[in-house]
Amino acid sequence: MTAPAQTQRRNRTETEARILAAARRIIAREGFRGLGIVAVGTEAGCDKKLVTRYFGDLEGLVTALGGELGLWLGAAESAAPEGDYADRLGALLDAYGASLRADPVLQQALAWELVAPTPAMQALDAARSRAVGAWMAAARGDARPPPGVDAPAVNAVLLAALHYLTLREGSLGGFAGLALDEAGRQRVQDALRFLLRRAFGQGDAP
Amino acid sequence: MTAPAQTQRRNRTETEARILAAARRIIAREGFRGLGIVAVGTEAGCDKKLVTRYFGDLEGLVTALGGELGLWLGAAESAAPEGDYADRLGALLDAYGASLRADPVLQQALAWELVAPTPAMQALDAARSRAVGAWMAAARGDARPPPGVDAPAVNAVLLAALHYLTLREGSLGGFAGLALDEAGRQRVQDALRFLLRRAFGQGDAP
DNA sequence: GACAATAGTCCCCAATCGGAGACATGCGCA
DNA sequence: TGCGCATGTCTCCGATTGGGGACTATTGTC
Repeated sequence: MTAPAQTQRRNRTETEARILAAARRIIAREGFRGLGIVAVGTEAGCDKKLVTRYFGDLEGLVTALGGELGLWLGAAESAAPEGDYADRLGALLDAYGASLRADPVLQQALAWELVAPTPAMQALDAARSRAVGAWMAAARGDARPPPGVDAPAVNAVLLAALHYLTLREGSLGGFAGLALDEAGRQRVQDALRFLLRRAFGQGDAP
Repeated sequence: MTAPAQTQRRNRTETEARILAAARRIIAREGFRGLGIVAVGTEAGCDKKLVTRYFGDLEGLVTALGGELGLWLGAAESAAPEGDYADRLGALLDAYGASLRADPVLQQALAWELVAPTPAMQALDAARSRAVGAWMAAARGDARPPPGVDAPAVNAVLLAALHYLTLREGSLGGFAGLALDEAGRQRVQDALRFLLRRAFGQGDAP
């Protein structure tokens, strides 16, 4: 006679947390491609039925994950704003890059958004976008870019580069002939600083 | 009595071409996520057995596709190099961005590389990387960046931004609060030009 | 202490996927 | 012209997926 396969302690909130943690673990390990109802249930150590019962759908699971994923911006308590506009933006880019590089789930989300921009991923991106915008505004403080420069566009370009190079580092390990190891990352960081100072520095018009 | 379901004309090379074309069509329409043996066979109008027989595997199919995908660099016959280093790089970025935006298959490949860097995708990226490098060298001609500037790193940053923003345009339609419509793209292009001139322009040290 | 709600488990289902065996038949070459 | 190889088709298979129905039993409430 088969042992009755002892059932889990009954605690819905804890089970939901276990499921979300399992999903995050899978995403960090295999990316969103490996995220499935069955896989999450197995990883969480519970029946897959519970995944669909509590979150309805993979979309629902991702949406629920979005709330937790918003936590990463808590690490955004960067240093107090100092220096001119370029300095502050530079410090912001450094801090943002570090927190981005430290969070594989976030990286996978950024990459997956490009491949499968489902409503859930769109919402996730919108929330993050708002958070980053507020963060930038706070870090900028009262410093203003010099007139005649399209600061939003320039900032978008530099942020885009940071995103893409970080994703390349985690996947192909390099870009455009530049190996993204320790030294390469340093060169990129210096290049970003350099471009910021050239774009916004006071050496504008002597 | 069932009609004997007339069979295709027997021509292996043509069939292989049909399969590759079908794969490209699927990638352009649904991305690499929709690329499967069954889907390719159906789209090509032949039995899926032929896909595996001729290309062995999805990896093999992608590898074979890589040869065809290398064709896009044929459009790289940009204008003759004129002006200083910044001008030439600017023209190069414009041409590259235009051909990138015009090729949905290439965009999907760039996005998928970040998510699934399989050997086939790595090889595809390496080939493209070499091609772009040669292209840049040719476009640069005899112009040299001013000393003291890490030109490879700066170029990698600007290229990365161009890649990422193009991918965002095709997926989420915007980035960092910047809508990537006609006007947004123009602002990005101007920002890239602006950064190039600030980084490499002769207005270095007056 | 009885009872209802519900957390958890088990099992079945249809669909789809990649893969391969078996077979027919058209094409190229002698 | 005839023959053999290879091209194309049909069919079956095992695995996996998302989904849901049926059932058990625990928990907390009155």
